[in-house]
Order: sequence, then structure tokens, then C-alpha cells
Amino acid sequence: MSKRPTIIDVAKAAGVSKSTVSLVLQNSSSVKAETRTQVLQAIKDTRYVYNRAAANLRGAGAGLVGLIINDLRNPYYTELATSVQMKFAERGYATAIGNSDEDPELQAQLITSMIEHGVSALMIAPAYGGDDAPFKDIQQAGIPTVQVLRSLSGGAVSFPLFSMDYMTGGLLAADHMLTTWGKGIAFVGGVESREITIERKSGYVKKMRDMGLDPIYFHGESNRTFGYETAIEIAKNHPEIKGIVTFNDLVALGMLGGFAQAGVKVGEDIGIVGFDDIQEASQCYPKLSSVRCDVNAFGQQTVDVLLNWVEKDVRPNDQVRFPVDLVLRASSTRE
Amino acid sequence: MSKRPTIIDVAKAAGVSKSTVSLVLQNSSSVKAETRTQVLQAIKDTRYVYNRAAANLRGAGAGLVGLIINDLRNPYYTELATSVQMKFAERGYATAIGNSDEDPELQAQLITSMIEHGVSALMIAPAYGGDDAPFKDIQQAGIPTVQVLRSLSGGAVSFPLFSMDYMTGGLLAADHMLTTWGKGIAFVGGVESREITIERKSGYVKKMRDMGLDPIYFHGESNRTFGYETAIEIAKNHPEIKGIVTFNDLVALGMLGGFAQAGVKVGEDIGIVGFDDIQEASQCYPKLSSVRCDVNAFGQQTVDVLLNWVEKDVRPNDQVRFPVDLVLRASSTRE
DNA sequence: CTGAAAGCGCTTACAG
DNA sequence: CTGAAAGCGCTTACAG
Repeated sequence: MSKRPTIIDVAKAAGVSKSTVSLVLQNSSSVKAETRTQVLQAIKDTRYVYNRAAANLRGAGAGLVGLIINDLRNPYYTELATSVQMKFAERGYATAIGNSDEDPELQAQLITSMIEHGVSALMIAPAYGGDDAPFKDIQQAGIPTVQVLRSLSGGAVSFPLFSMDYMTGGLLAADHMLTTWGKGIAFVGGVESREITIERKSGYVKKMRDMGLDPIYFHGESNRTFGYETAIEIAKNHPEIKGIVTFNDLVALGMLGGFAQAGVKVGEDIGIVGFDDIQEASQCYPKLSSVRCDVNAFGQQTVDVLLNWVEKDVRPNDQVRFPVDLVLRASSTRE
Repeated sequence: MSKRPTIIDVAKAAGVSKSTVSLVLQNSSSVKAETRTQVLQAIKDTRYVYNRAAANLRGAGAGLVGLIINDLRNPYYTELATSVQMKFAERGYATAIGNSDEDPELQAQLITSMIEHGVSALMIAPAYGGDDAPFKDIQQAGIPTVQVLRSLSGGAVSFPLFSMDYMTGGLLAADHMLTTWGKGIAFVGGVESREITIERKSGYVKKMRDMGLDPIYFHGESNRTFGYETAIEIAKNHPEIKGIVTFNDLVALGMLGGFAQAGVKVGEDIGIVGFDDIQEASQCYPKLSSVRCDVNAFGQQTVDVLLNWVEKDVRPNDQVRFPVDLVLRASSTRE
């Protein structure tokens, strides 16, 4: 209805040609300061808003990047989304965040839509399953893309992977638990055979095997509910289990509730260590030991690398792992 | 690099004109089925991807909507984002989610960026503060916009507000607490004098006043940390407080941790009722009573109304309130 | 330092 | 039911 003013309206108002306005818009240094000021004023006056679609069509970068997350309900990913978006904003890019909710169909739709909208780069924490047609499309479109925190197993297409050193994290956690709570250490959470599950339990498995022990698994969805239910199950039927390493903090937090319900004292009767060290880990009761993954720093640095790829055509390494460490709190340290 | 195929390439491959391809792309009924099939095949063959920028420029809707959330770390808003995005996807729109993180500057940046990218509609859970220039821009651009779950106080610009019936929620909670735990009922959380705080505590305040009681407030950030700290403070210095109504579940959840730490038994020594009924409320220990706001249904319906505005030019009412109810669980019911 | 002109990939009346 | 032509609002060499 109220037609948006265009670059031409601004040019008229400022008494220059539209080329000059365009130059001002991109901060070109070849415009006289005085002219520039006039144009800027005209932009204000006309309430002009830049039309990305037109700019984009003509070949300019869209200034748009896409972030696709597999589970926006998980604070770990939410923290990633937050830090990534801020960093992108800082560098002048708008971030379109999409939540695939672990659904490969939705993920495909999101990817298509982002390509259509002309994103300059893509960061994806992939959902599992589905075919890799959408990934092929990304590749075909030549869009710089990294996968983060999770890797797609095999497949014809592969993007550089930025993730945490989950193996070491699991090793640290398992070592600490074995030392503090004896041999009956179980691993809880993670859908079996998924790439990410294999990674996250690898350290635990290795440590157990090294000690000549058999790993004990309770695989399942990595959310609070599964943790809650598994805690009750363990309290009832598994007196041999003395300590638990979880797939992530969400599971651990759920277990805290389950054990409380069952009257088992965490940090006394049984030890738990989580994974991710989300904020809540230090705000629950008892406070949760956890493998700390500094997702904030991770997000920021990954953005920098990705934008280097976009702007300077520097392709990153195929795999980058960020270090993790173990934070000890009441849930796993007998006092 | 690998140049994206255009509508012309497809036309060539299919042996038709580019107009026909365009028609097929928009599912026009005036294309012969046979021709359509050919074109579709050509699209597959050429790995053509639609270029929104071009379409958008020529006047077609961008198929893009924007959702701006004030706090992506709060599960309540995350659930909203999830349901809203899915509903939009169902109706053929891509959703760009942005997190203002309660920062009016960032919010302004997000708004500008979304306008530039030509969103067809905007849904905003606003951050407070800052001037309303960005909102004026939205209005000027004529973009159908609703504010959700939070209202901007006053201001020159106003958009239809879709929210919950917080007043009734507070009334129900306060009534229940007064009946079950006696007169010493406090309200915890919410930054004083913010519109949303006033709304969320209004029911509690009214109920207390009606009973001839003075309201007791502990205002602050509405997160776990504040809840945790306030619980410890109350355990130490406020034996007169027997029950608590919180601003939201996050605060209540934090208090659960604080009281556990302090050795106060929630549901026995003191009662707590939360607000929002996020998933975690039924998965913590003790389970949390809460004012249930069905944010999922809310999100879906709000999307429908907003898209009706976009597609059929039906402007919604200035204010719509969704009903809430009280869910009783162990945290507030003495057994 | 600034202007005139071409063109990005679509959609949309308008003919046929 | 399909094609030829104009135009959306920018950017980008190219002159001047």
C-alpha cells in the first residue's frame, strides 16, 4: 500500500544520481563526505529502507546466513544459536535460525528455503536420517557450509565439521567416576548407533574396556524424560550401578529428578556426571558435575572461520575439535 | 562459481518459454498437465532452484515471515518458536527466527534486517526499552505484525496483541495458595514496573488486596538464578512466608534448587506454584504446580490469524487473550 | 568524484 | 494454453 521509497526517491531528494546513492549505501570511499551527508539525510527523510532482494539479484551478497539447529528445546543448542547469531550480527550478517526438530523432512524444507533466499553461508547441526539430496543442493549452489557439533555419518556429501573433543570428555568423566565410585559405572542416554552417540560414549567405552570392564548402556532419547525414567528404573532394579555418565546434561538433570523421587541421594548413594555443562548444571540441586563444552566460544570462532570462507575464500580444515574439560560439582564428589 | 541455473535454462530444457516455466512454478492451473510434467522434469534435470530475490523484486510475496523472540533461553519462548515455525512451514512460509535477547538495540537490528529481506509478516515478543523507531518502520512498510505474549507499554505505535489471560492465571494461583498455605504468600520474579510483570502479578495482587492482605514482592530477573538466590534468602530470613507464586516456571525451578540446598522441603514446609507450565514443570522434583499456558495451541492459532491478515487482509482484533488454567502438582499440594 | 546504461532472474498483463 | 515484452530496485563497469 504505502509504496516503499526506492533509491531513486532518495536520489531525487538528495539531488544526485541513483548511482551515487548506491555508492553511499555500500560505504564506498569514493563519495565526497559532503555528498554522502546529503544522501544520508535524504535517506532519513524519505524513510528509505534498503531492498535486499534487488541488491541480491544484482549479485551483491545477501548479508544473510542460515543456521539450522536440530533441537531448539535443548539449551545447549540454544546457547549456540544465541552466540552464533550475535557474532554474525557483529560482522554485519543477519541470521535466519531454523529448527529442524530432529526431523529430516523439515530440515530439507529449511535448507531449500534458505538456498532460495540466497544465504551466503550455512551452519548446520544436522538431524539424522533422510537422503542427502538437500545437502547435494547446497553443494551445487556452492554455498560455504559447515556442520557443527554433530556429524552426518558417511554420505556422498560432506562439509567441514566443527565439534568438541567428545572422546576426551568421556574419558575424563569415566575416569573420574571409576576412581570415585568404583566399577559399576553406566552410560545413560543417546539413541543407539547414531554418530553422535558413538562419539559421546567413545571415551567411556574405551576407559571401561581398558579396565577390563563391560560397558553398561541405557540408550534412549536424550531428554529429561528419559533421564527421569531411567533413574527410577536404576533405583529399582540396578543396585550394582554406582555411578553414571550421561549423554548430555538434559538426561542428567532428568535423572536428578528421578532419583529424588525414588529417594536415592545423588552425590551420596550414587554419582552422576553430565555432558555439555549448560547453565542449569550449576543451578540445580545437587549441582551437576559435567563435561564443559564452551559452546559460546565455539560458536564465535566457528562463525569467524565460516565468514573467512565466505569473504576470503579460505576453506577451513575438514575437521576441527574444540577442547573440553571436566567440571566437578556435588553430584559426583562424595563430600 | 557453478552458476545457478535460471528459469531460462529450464525453459530451454523443457522446450517452452520462460513464462510457462514461471506459471508452473506458481502452480497455475492454466498450464496443460503434459507441459507441466515436462517442465517439472526439466527442473529436476537442471537442478534448478527458485530465486526468491528475483521473484520478490517483481512483487511476489517473499514467502518469508519473521519471528523475533526476546529470550531464546527460556523454554516457554522456545516452545513458541517451535510451534510457530512448524505452523508457518505447514502453510508454505519460511520463518526467520531472531533472538533479541532482551536487548532493544539488537531487536532494532533484527527488525531492520527482516524488513530489508522483505518479510511478509512479523511476530514479535518484544524486548523492553529503546525508542520505537523500528516499530514505526514496520508500520511504514505496511507489514502485518502482531506482538505476542508481551505488550509494549504505550508508545506511538501499536500492533495487535496476542497473549494469555495472565490476570486469571494469577488469580487462580493466588487463590489456591491462600487456601492451602495461609496468608503469607509472596510473589517472586519479574522486573518491577515492566508491563509484563504488572500483568503477571495482577491476579495475585488483586486476590491479596481482596483478602485485606499486603502483597509481598521479590522482584528481579525472571530466571533460575534469581529463583535460586531468592529461595535461599527466604529460607534464611522470611519464616513468615508459607507459599510462593512465581513470575514464571524458570524462577520456580530455580527456587526448587535453592530450597533443596537450604534444606526446606517444598510441598511440606512451603508451597510453590509456577507460571507457564513448561515441560520441565512435570519432570522436576517435586513436580511443579503451574499456571498452564498452552503455548503450542497459542502459537498455531496466532499464525493462522496473522496469515489471514497477510493473505486476505483481515486485520485481527486489537487484543486477544487465550485462556489459562491451574495445574496442581506436588510442589503446592500438601499430601 | 559523479552520471548514464545495462542487466540480475523473475512475474505480469497482454496478445495470440 | 503459451509466447514476447516490460519492469521490479538495485549494482557495476564505463565514461566523463
